[in-house]
Amino acid sequence: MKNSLKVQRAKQNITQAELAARVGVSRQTINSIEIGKYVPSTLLALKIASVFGTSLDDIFKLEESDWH
Amino acid sequence: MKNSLKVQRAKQNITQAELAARVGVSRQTINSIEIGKYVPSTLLALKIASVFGTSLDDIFKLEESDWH
DNA sequence: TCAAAAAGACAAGTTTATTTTACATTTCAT
DNA sequence: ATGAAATGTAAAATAAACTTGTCTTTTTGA
Repeated sequence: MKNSLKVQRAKQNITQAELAARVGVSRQTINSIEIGKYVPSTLLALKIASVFGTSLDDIFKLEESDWH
Repeated sequence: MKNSLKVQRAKQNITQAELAARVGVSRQTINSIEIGKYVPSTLLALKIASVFGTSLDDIFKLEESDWH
């Protein structure tokens, strides 16, 4: 599973802390997701997509290995 | 958070068991998601969307209350 | 240029929610 | 009416999300 959080943030000039505040989680949670430490819950992922004004599918993408 | 799993299944004439098998979880997991007992992980949600050939956003939708 | 502020990374622990296992009920064709 | 297929429920186990705390790196503005 890969995500384009960092790119999206860059596009919109939003810091990790700011994004975290807007979706109601800790700053470190956003950071951990960004570096691929874990995948956010569907709820959080949808909120993030909503903040960016895009779709979840646009930010989070399955990889071949996710099916193994 | 609401989802249209049941409708999607009906459209494609797929049973809970069949969908479960295709995404690699138990039948009850699909059932529980369908009746809104809980929201699947992003990974599973993406797999389900993939099986239905649609987007996650099309199946799972945030509700106003999810932001509280 | 340098100190303070902001952002990024990491580890450990807690909590929460997902998922499974096992059992019960319903639906439906015959 | 009956057996098989499909669906529903609940408790318990497990896994993963998320937080807190700390440290490092980068940015910035005076």
